[in-house]
Amino acid sequence: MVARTGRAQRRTEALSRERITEAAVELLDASGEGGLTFRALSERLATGPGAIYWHVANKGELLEAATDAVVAAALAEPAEAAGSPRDEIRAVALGLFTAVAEHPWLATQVSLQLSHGPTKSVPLRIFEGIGRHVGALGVPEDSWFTVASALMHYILGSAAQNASNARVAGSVVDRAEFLDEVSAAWEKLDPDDYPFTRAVARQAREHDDREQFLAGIDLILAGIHAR
Amino acid sequence: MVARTGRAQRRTEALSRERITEAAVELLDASGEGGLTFRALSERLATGPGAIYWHVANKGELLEAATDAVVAAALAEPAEAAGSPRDEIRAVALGLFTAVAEHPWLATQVSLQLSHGPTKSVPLRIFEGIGRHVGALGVPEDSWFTVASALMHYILGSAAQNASNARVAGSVVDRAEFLDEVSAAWEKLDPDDYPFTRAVARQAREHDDREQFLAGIDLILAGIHAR
DNA sequence: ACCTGAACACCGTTCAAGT
DNA sequence: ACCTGAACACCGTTCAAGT
Repeated sequence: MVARTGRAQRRTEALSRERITEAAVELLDASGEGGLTFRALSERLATGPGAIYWHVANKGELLEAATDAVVAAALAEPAEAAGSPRDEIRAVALGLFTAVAEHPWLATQVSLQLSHGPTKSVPLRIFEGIGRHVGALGVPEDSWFTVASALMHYILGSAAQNASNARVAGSVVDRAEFLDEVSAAWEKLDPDDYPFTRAVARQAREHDDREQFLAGIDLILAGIHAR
Repeated sequence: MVARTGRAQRRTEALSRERITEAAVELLDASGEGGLTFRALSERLATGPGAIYWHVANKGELLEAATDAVVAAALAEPAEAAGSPRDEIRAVALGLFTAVAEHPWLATQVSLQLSHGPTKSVPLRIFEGIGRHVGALGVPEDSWFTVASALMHYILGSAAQNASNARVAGSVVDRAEFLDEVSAAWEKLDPDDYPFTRAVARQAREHDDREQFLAGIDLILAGIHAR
């Protein structure tokens, strides 16, 4: 039973950073961060583990490349008929929100890169993607940094929290059941320790993710003009 | 050279979940997530790897317990002479911000828990800690959920981004040098791809982390009253 | 009930050898 | 220049055996 069956088919194309990254994303989507190993990856690419190291320095770089590819795709919206800055920002926000819903591993990876410094390509891409439209919003220039940061952090946090819903919610029914469970769990919390969470448990049951998400964006945008 | 020197001293206290969690936090602080292994942990506790499994189910649970302990401590402020809701929120925010600065591994762990569902204790603690004061803010009840979420996500995102600064900045001089480097890196970006980031590069150099952070909180709070 | 420590399966990474 | 695949060091986890 020596598995010569291992590699599915003879490789036709040469290996490349792009092909490797693509396969890594597929593996991550299929089974999360634990599913991405050099062995699984090399089998999928019909090669040996060592070959990958010719194109990628290590696992961290691989994860970074996979994250970067997905984020770049999410931000590369058609950008058709440019709407108002507000609409543009909502579009960017929803694009990222959707990307995390489709790739739940993304949330942790972006947070990791964020905590590795503001010169990493992923945080930069996102910051620029949002900031570009903040400039057009008519905000005084010395608020640009604050506004773009607030929007970026809110978007990434909400997306992370939503990633869990996405894991469960295949259908609308599952979705409703899931919300019921969360709501019920919240209502069972200790009244002394969690009065607030209990109080909003009903809202949690009724809320629509995207609507809720966009309401937060609007809240932040409203803050700009209030000052 | 068989290392019977391994365990530093005979254990005096019995093992417990608390002692294990405490040692885990120390290891994480000293060398990040990579530094937390069952072998290193058991050596520090003067026991064998297997012993830990009597108190903790697996590594995930260990990480969860460590995160929970640190977050709980950060939220357990003296709560002396209660200030305005606004001040209370700023205090909670700064407490979390500081905790992440002191424990850079915290950012990724909280994000991980966030993406594992809204019934995990860490997200719940934070949500409640903030929400409690949102209720006192005079906001209509149907905005509570949105406002508390927006604040929580902004806080966690900012803290994550700041974790990287913390890793570098021992002294004020290091800090200034670091900001100069970031700013310089941003100014070297492609003008076509990163016009916005380049435009705020100067602001990045001059900004004060905490001030910037609190400005974002104020922005969100301002949004509430603008509606 | 709690601890010990060897053993197992698996992982990231390296590297001499091939083409 | 690029790929192969065995080998190394290390890790999470299990479990028979002890107290």
